[in-house]
Amino acid sequence: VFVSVAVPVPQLDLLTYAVPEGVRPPAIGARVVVPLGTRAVTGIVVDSRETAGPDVSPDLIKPLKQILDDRPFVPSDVVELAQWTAEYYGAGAGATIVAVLPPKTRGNRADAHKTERVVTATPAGLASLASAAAPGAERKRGSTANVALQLLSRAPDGLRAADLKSHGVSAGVVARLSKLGYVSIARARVERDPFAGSAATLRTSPDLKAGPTYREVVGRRLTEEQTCALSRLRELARSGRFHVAVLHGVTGSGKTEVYVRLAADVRQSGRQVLMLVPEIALTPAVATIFREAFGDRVAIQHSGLSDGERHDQWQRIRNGDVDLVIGTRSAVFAPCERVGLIVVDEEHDASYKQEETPRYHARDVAIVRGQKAGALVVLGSATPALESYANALSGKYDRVTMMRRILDRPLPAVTVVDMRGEFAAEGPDVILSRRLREALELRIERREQAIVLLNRRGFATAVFCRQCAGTLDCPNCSVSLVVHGQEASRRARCHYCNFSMRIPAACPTCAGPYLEQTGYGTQRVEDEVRRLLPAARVARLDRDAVRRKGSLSSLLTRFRDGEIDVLVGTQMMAKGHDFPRVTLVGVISADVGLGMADFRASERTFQLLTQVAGRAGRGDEPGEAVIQTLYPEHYSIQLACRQDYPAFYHRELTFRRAMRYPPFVSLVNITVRAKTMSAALRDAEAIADRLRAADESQDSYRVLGPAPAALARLRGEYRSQILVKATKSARRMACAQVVETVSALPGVARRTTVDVDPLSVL
DNA sequence: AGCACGCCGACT
DNA sequence: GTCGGCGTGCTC
Repeated sequence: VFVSVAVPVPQLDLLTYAVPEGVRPPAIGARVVVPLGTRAVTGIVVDSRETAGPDVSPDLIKPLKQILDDRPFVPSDVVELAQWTAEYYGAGAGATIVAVLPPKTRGNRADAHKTERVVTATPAGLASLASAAAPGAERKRGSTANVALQLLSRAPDGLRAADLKSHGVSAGVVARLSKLGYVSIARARVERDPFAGSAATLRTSPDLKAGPTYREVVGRRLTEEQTCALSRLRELARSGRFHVAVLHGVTGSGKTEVYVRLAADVRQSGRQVLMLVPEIALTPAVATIFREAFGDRVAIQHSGLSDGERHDQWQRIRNGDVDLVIGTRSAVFAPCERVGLIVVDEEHDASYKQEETPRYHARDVAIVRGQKAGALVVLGSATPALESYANALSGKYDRVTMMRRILDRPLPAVTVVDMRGEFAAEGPDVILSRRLREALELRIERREQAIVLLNRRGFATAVFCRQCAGTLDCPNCSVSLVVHGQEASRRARCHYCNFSMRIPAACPTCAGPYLEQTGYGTQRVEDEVRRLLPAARVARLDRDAVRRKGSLSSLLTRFRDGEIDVLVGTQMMAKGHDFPRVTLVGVISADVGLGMADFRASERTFQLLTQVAGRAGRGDEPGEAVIQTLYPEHYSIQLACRQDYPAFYHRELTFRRAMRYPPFVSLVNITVRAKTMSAALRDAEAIADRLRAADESQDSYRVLGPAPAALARLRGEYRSQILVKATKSARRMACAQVVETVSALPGVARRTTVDVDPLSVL
């Protein structure tokens, strides 16, 4: 008997092993220890059959070393789901099984977004550095390893592996040093820098008193719309068959109340509930309500848990000790065996897409899981993703709408301020318009609260030289440095590799003395609000503030308790919070993001504006929003102001159809990294040529590029890009073709990432 | 991801 | 020659 085993090695696909004579074959989903090259690893059995199959030559096959479980460790339907994920996203079984297994079995590897490897020099390492500095040891001096030790000797708290990489120290070098005992590697919860609020990473416990309690929620009578929605969803859930429903409910319409009651109903019927949220720390109210409703029959997965705690939660779920799992995207693989309902809350949120291999979208995996389990999948949002809404309109999904707020509270009144007029009247340096200033003053006077959004971190966007017109750029990445920090300690920082430097007195290029800081971010706005409203208590909520203060939850609690009057921040503030005393939302530069060439720029802007405006007027007092922009006529701004989702949907769909973008085509984005741009382009060209040749007659997909990527250099590497556009029916074939083509080019494969259904093509 | 192999420049 | 660094290929 032969078994296919998924081993936790990213690059590897399924491997075939022989079950020794007289040994009972392991169950699908069981853990087995197998030989792999010179080492032994623990893998998961995915398939079992009598013959080895033609794809592997018999003399390669080795026997299993050990069978660890006599029943499935990973439930068989989760094994199946993992295989689907690997296939769909072209990720390889190895990379995918790593995402599915609990952290302990992944070999000390927690959710990679939340922790990072921190490298510290050991005494032995420092000693070797000293001896290397002595005469006669020249050889080592310029080596990468030596550079690494030099850097580490100046960083007693250690450096992140990613930081070392940006100085040209690869993971391999670090591994070697670690083996020599010169450095130690630890996993620490350190903020990873790239990709702004999308994957907001916070380590707060979700049990703060935010939002209404369970008693309040369940004690409240549902509105007519809620009752309607609930009964429709109940009906779908009770059918015991697979359904997807888009729950389109405006901000404040009470979607959570519907989820809780629906979940309770499903639990009653003996099936389990999977509740996916974008980020638990950002939606503490939802987590609290479910915990109160389900008591100890709920498992909460959040980034504040240690590996051990996560592992315990995983075991509890696997043992069937919980009825409801609430967690972020990886919870879609929770080892439940009788799922009856999967809720994807804020389904449009970008954090459902994993931005590293396997690059899956948890909403889409959830739908497949629901299909396999015969479960109801509810996609909830005030601003559904275009793809989801299209499926709802076509009848593929059910559509359930809630267009009114609870207690018939009005949606906020929205005003647009054209900043071109404002500049003409007030000068070019104005940040807060007269309209917004007045509105803020009024809130302070009335002791109400306000939120001010600017989706851009830092103090100034760039350091600009008036003499040579150059900017201060990152030495490792093709971006300009962003100014951060308080006046005395202000530094220029790269948002991608974390490089930072003191701001020089003269231009490093032309030595000109006229360096100017241009553009502004949340830090500058915070200062400005303080200056204009001396009586107001002002705080800032963005990734930097949360990192420094160490805790998002305390900030949110203080705001909720009324200890803060004005909260300035990035899109972090826009996610599902319920702040009843907020009656004003101001948006500075609503067009941040519209300037990007990405095909989703309009959709993102519309979603962000609608969501943030929705933070206002959730209590007894009505809310208002003031949106400042340079493009007041842009449709995503106009329609967000009118909170007219259907109109936006139709408008945007027209654009997507004309430009051949999703949901009309499927995209596959291929990025190739290399030491020089010409090498990156050359390798990408090889891939593109093969792809084009493979398609010659059918015309079922188009290959665009290669071209230098929008971020042409990142962490010292050059990047080129190919975009494949496939018709819906050719998607599968095109993906397979891409995977095959890339893996046929050995050296290149390692430096290539394939992103199926990318959220962004930049 | 690891780990072995093999090439290459710098040294006794 | 020998040593260590670093790029490349392979893992059933």
